[in-house]
Amino acid sequence: MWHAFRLMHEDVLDRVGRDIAQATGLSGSEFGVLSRLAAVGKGEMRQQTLASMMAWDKSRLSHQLTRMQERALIERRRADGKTVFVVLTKLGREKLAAARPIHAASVRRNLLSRLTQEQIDTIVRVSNLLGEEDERSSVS
Amino acid sequence: MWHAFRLMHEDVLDRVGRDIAQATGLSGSEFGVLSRLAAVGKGEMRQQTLASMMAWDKSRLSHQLTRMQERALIERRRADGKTVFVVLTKLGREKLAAARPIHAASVRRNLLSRLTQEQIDTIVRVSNLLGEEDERSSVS
DNA sequence: ACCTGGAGGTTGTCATGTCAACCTTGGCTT
DNA sequence: AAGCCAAGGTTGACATGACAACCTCCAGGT
Repeated sequence: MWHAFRLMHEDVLDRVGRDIAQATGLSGSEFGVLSRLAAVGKGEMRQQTLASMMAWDKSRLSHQLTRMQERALIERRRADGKTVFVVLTKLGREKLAAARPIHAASVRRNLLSRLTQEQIDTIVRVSNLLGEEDERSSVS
Repeated sequence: MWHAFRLMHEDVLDRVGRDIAQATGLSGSEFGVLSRLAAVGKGEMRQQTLASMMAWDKSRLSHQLTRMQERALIERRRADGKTVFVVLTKLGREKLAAARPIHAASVRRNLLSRLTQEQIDTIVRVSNLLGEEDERSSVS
């Protein structure tokens, strides 16, 4: 069961990622970042907020943002010497807009269309369930 | 929904991976390789077979095996100049044996115990479903 | 005012993954 | 027998992710 679970996950992610990349030149991670930025009104957000939304550590986010900055998808604006705001650029918005329908189609094709509504509901419920709990107990 | 789906999978994979790594020094990938090798009687298998089981490309597998070979978890035996067999070493078996209970416990803790039996069944069914189909049509 | 701690970010390094180019060799054609 | 080709693997370069060390600067106590 574990193997199957792992495989299907990687598979789906991979396919959707490829579709987006091929069609718009965005990687899956980039899409994730952009789409969360766009989700808040002004398209701007503290780095740390973003990090916790994506459950990434700050280092990973920092590297990722550096790359995205080079590609002009986002900008960084220093607020008070400590806090940094990430801002969606024009290009970022455009790319995202272009990617969204592709993404939606790909998800539908690779995931949703193969499942019953009931199965989808279950997955959503399960995802939320597992996502909520944050505390970790180690194996001990 | 997509974000939640993605998050939950990464999360679970991550946690299980960490548990194994911490307890036995094996990475998730290594565990995967070893466990599939062990699944067949003699603990030996053509590289390509292994690759397709894991849905990895040959390059990735090759690199991975090189690393595992260095750590003495597996050996490679050249059969006919082209074909290569991967063989579980003693150490590999031991590590795997040590890891299995940890793995099982971790999966239970991080996944199974938080779900109802019904949800688990659904996931299994879904995983098999998505895993089976191999052909890809691209976005076009 | 000082000084100290920890929050917020960045950077370097190493492990892992992807991609494309490249060997080798068994099997098929002719 | 000679050639060719595709299957099976390897390799090197580059992208991505994890981890730990480090820098900066606000906040709060004294």
